[in-house]
Amino acid sequence: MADNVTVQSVEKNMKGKATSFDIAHYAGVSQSTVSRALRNSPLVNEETRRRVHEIAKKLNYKVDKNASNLRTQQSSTLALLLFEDPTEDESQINPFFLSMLGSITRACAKEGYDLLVSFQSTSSDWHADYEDSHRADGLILLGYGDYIDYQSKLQTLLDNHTKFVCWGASVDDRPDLTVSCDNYGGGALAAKHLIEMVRTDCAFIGDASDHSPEFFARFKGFRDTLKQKAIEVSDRKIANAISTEDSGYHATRSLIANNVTFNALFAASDLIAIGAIKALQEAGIRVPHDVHVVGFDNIAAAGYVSPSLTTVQQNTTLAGQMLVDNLLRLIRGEQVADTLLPPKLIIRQSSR
Amino acid sequence: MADNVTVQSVEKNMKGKATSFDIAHYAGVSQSTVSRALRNSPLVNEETRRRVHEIAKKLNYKVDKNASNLRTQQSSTLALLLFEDPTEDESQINPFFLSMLGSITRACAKEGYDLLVSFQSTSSDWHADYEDSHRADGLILLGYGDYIDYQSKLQTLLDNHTKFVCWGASVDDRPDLTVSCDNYGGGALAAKHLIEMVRTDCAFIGDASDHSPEFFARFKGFRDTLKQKAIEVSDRKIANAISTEDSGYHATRSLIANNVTFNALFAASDLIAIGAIKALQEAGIRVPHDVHVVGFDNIAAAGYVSPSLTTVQQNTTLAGQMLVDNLLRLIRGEQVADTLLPPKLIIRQSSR
DNA sequence: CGACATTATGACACCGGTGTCAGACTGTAT
DNA sequence: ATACAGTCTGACACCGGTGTCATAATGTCG
Repeated sequence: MADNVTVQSVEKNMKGKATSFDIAHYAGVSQSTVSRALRNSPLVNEETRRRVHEIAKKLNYKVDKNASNLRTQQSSTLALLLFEDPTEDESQINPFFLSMLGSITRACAKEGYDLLVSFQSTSSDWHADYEDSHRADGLILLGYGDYIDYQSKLQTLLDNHTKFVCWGASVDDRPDLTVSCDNYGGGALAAKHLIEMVRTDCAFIGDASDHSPEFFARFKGFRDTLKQKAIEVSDRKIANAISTEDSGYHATRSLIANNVTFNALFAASDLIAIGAIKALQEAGIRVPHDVHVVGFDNIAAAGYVSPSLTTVQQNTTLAGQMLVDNLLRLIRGEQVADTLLPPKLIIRQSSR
Repeated sequence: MADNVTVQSVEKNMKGKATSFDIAHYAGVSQSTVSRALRNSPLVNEETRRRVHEIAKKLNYKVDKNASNLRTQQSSTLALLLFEDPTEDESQINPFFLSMLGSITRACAKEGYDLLVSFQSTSSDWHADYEDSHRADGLILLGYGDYIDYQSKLQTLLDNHTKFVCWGASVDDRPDLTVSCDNYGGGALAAKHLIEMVRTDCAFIGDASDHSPEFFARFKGFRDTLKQKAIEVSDRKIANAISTEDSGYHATRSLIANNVTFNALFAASDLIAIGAIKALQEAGIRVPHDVHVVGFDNIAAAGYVSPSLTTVQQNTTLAGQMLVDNLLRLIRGEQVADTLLPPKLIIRQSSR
């Protein structure tokens, strides 16, 4: 027995990590049995299993994920791909996405999955990379839609039968699975609130084209709700901005410079709103006295700015959970539908 | 030729992903050659390589990371383990760590490494899990030191020859590799600033015990610098807090309730400072008029609170880069030393 | 005692690459 | 023609697990 040479791993070489063969050797059973015992297969004898577990612990044994994944053809790993507005400052990440990242990480952990995080510039050929290479069982795509040339890549993913879910607006002609906040409803909440506050001479800063589906949906919900009260949002009072403080600041300044007047402002994101407030205050326009401001996202900073920012909250905890849940369902081949999460209005000082 | 059965993969089954055998089949070469060609080995003929690459692209081939990693015994992946103050609200993550997470992610991408992100409760037996299982080549440990029972686990990592770097205070009797902000120097910066502002009746909120090495170092730098001017920080003016807004709020309230007076306050973190400002303002104490406040970290919110918060900035971009760089050096077996990053004082309204 | 089910185990192929080694082929010097 | 170096390629073992199949050992029943 003792002169039996183990096949894959020599007896007591502590240089490398312990393998299941080492355990097999010490336990006096075959490697197959070790593998089964460690996964608590009912096929192995109670006593054998106990012994194997004990030795495994003693040797500090950990299953080699690469070997295991290779054999089983799955990885217990999800990949989170973050797409950022390319104009965003490199060192700063949109706090809303960071918040999502946090909740997704937690949701993954809860489900026993690892999470690979990766930033993607929208131009690179990220598509399919993670899943085809078996690094992840599925993908979570997170970003304010920079949808140029994005669609074709989603199509590639679909063609490759890659499992993935997207955060963001569900666009009709796209057959991907999405989880998103009810952006339209959120815009409506903002409008209703301003109507209640009798502030109906509204400006909008964001993106009122369908270039960015999410911002557009927020705008539509906002506009349509006002329209129900026969209030129009004049084109003059709409300024384009991407989701940065700077962009919101400059968009607002240009409105002011053009002598556009308004007594309420709806921003497509909190960062834009924060930039807008700064521009307003610099111009001597008081918030909320002269202009009520409502943002979107409820990032942490929204509660800290002065005046604190009324905003439409996206439930990131739930969102992260749903993204992960839906993706796992998709991976398991279960039926899944797009998910729409209800937004919630958080009223703070900027609108009262 | 055509009736030759390929060993691992059948000719045209599009159900699974393409393997190197598929490419070999189409290219009319052996699988070995394909493997070499794809990795641009100089051993393969120029023309052969070109053809292989072309077919690979056509088949949408991606190297199976599990197989590759298994063979080469490494993973091109780093793992980031986030340790949080256990009392922290589950849904919110300390913004400072989020910021670090962002910069680490970017640094990894730059070096061609994937990043696994994982939250750890300090009690679980995370140690060695990722690296022993070959999921990651190295670990980055990130957290305000919750150092109970932490040391023994670091020792386990060392015993297992796991490669890892820690963010945070380098403690003398710990042989691990750390990257940290010069917390002592940062505390000194805060003190010097307050001395300049002639606000030397200082309170400190944080942790003035060595339970949390980082907070303690900040406190020491602060205290020692004041002491050079023969100014003592009275024990009565020190309150304990962990790094949350709530904790800072309550610690400050208790100071006030005990009739402790001061005209300056140094908080061990921005979150604490923000909570402190809130408590001060509620008590009718004006910032900065009655009390100057200085925080630590320069989280995004620091610029948004009112008054905006003077703080000691930690350069998270550089920190992330250094953590990754040092870890990779460690993995490559190169010589690495602890790294201390210079802090920078950001003066804002809360102290002028 | 033979037929058969049940339980526990070992042998072995396999996942899809990588690295080593042997050898075929070409060209050039002897 | 022979020797030999240089270039390119294929065969094959290997990484460390997992799953299938065969089989030994034990129990049960007619």
